[in-house]
Amino acid sequence: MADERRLDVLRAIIEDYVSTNEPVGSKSLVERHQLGVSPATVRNDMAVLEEEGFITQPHTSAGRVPTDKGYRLFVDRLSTVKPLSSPERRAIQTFLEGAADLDDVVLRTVKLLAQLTRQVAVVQYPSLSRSSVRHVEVVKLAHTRLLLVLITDTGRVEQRVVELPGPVSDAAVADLRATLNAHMTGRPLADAGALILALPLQADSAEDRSVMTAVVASMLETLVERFEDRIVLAGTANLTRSAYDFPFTLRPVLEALEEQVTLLKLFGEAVDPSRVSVRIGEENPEGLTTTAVVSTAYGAQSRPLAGLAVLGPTRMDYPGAIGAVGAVARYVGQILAEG
Amino acid sequence: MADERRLDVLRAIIEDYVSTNEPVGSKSLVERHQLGVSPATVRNDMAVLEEEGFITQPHTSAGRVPTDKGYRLFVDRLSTVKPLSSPERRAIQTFLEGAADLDDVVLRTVKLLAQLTRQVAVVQYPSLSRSSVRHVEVVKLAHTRLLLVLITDTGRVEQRVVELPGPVSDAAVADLRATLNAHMTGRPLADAGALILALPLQADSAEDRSVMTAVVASMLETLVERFEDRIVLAGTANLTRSAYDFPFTLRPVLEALEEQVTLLKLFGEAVDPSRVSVRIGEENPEGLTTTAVVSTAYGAQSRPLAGLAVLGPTRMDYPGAIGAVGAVARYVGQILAEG
DNA sequence: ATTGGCACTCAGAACAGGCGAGTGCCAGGC
DNA sequence: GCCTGGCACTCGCCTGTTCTGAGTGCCAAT
Repeated sequence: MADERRLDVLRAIIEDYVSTNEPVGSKSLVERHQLGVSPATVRNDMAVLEEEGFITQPHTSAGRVPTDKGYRLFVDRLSTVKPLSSPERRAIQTFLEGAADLDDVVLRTVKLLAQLTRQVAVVQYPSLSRSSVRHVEVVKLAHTRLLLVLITDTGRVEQRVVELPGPVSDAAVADLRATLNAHMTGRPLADAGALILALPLQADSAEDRSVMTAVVASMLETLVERFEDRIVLAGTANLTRSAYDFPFTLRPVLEALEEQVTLLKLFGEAVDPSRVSVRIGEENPEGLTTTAVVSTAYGAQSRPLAGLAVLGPTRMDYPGAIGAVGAVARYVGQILAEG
Repeated sequence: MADERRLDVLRAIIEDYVSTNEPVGSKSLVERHQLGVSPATVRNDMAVLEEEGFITQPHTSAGRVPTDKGYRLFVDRLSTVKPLSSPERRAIQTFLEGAADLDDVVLRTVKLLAQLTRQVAVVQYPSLSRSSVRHVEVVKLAHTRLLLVLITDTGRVEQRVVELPGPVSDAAVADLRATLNAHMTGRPLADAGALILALPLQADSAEDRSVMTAVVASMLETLVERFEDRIVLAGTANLTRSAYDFPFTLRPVLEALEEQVTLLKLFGEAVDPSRVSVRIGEENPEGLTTTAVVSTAYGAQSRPLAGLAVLGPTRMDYPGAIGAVGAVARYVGQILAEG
């Protein structure tokens, strides 16, 4: 009973603090919310909440501020996802449907997300290793130079020029193309390396064959690991909003955002499109410990394609961000499934 | 004579201000530089320089700060390019030579530039319209779907999937491929649109032909205008260094940096690899009026490929930045010419 | 368990004084 | 005619002081 109210108090504190960015005191809390009790009672509850580590005082005789632990509890148990308004939903849909190709879809998605949440948005390209092959093309550019083009079922097209150790015949190239398509179409890219090594290639000579297989295999591997990590950002200017306590907090964040490796970690565990994951403060990797990250995966539940996230200060509108991230992920998944 | 010294004073003021970020007064100026005159004399010179608009006082009884006009004069007439140290040169060379392909070259270049200058670096991909065709490949993915791959002499590979209004025969595709390569190899991309419309295409029917030509032409145009503007950024975290007068100046800059259109304007006039252009303060497009941009083109003088720039506060080490931009542009041009 | 009352704390605003870096001007010297 | 030392003046900023008010913890009463 009283326990119940204490949680109401925490929720109220978080809501107020998120919207005002100022420590919230017992009096103003009672004024702004219908708690049905006096400030003194709230003070008692606050003392307990502080005792338990959910809120803290910046200095004696100031209001209370939520801790990371407080936000955690709020997200896990006190908040309900805030669904988008129907104009918002319509705007998303028409905006995303106007996209011309995959690059455009990703670009629009990230901008949209940044605008909806007024935070930094991060979107990962559909992972190659989780896609399958739609078509492979091999083109001979010169005696010892091949171009390999790979088209995935998610619409991603990747290519790479390979320098061969020795010349290769037209026939061998044609054979390679035919064999690759015959055996790999529809297969997941993750298996590409293994698959390609087992291919029944014909060639004029053993040398030809071994050379080509090895080159192509290593090349595919490269493709996979290299393009696994394409990531697009938007809304970095939003960082300047919520951060008055400046350079110290902004600097490492900007640095982290330029570091692809760090960004990739954001998506580490978000592999289930039906769940939105929230990481708060210290739960994040180095450099992002003052921020909160709301992330999820997009794509079919059975086959998630990649991650998508929103990043902002821990003082963040979690219900709104979770709603936006979830909705956008759904729409993108849908669009990509159609294309 | 005295005129000469007045310019020395301006140079000294700029050097001091750039390194300390504090208004510089007559006394400390004389102490730090061998001007051979007394503070009083310097004060007189300062009064004249202020009269002429090259420096200004933040408030009465403070030191002087250079104006945009002052920096302009400094860059045009008072500074000599600061060449890179030979370890720096070696580092650049080995770093850039390690690049695997074009993407890697561009990525390394932009990071390098950001690190050398400790500012924000911006690098534009080799412009498609200024490149020529090395090879064209046409692949039939489905009855009404073609993949067109374009390889330029700068190593850029671009592709696009085209949805056709009607089915097309294998023979027509083969013909298209052959004809395209026969007529376009070696030609500049800028002419692609016109050229392609004049191609002697054979086709089973007039419909086939008109459909294919139109689609491919519009597609190529799209390629050109769409990929003209690929731009890569690095070093945004450096913005937090020089900016203590925060959100107001940082905000618009971050916004401008996300706006591709604005960024492209930076390279508008920089088409001569042998000259480094400097734009200061108000000379820049909207949103960047508090910054300075040092830019140049890279590629052969006869055939510039694209632009490359460094962006920072007007209070910037111009000689250093100009040196770095020039040197990096030279090395990149070289690397790309070889590859 | 809740509440009103009360004494206490402390950050931040408002004000005052002093310091010192910097200026402009002027009269004298090379 | 240009440079210089001297001098009076300005004014931002640092420091110390005071004051105010939002907020707290505790306690006795309901």
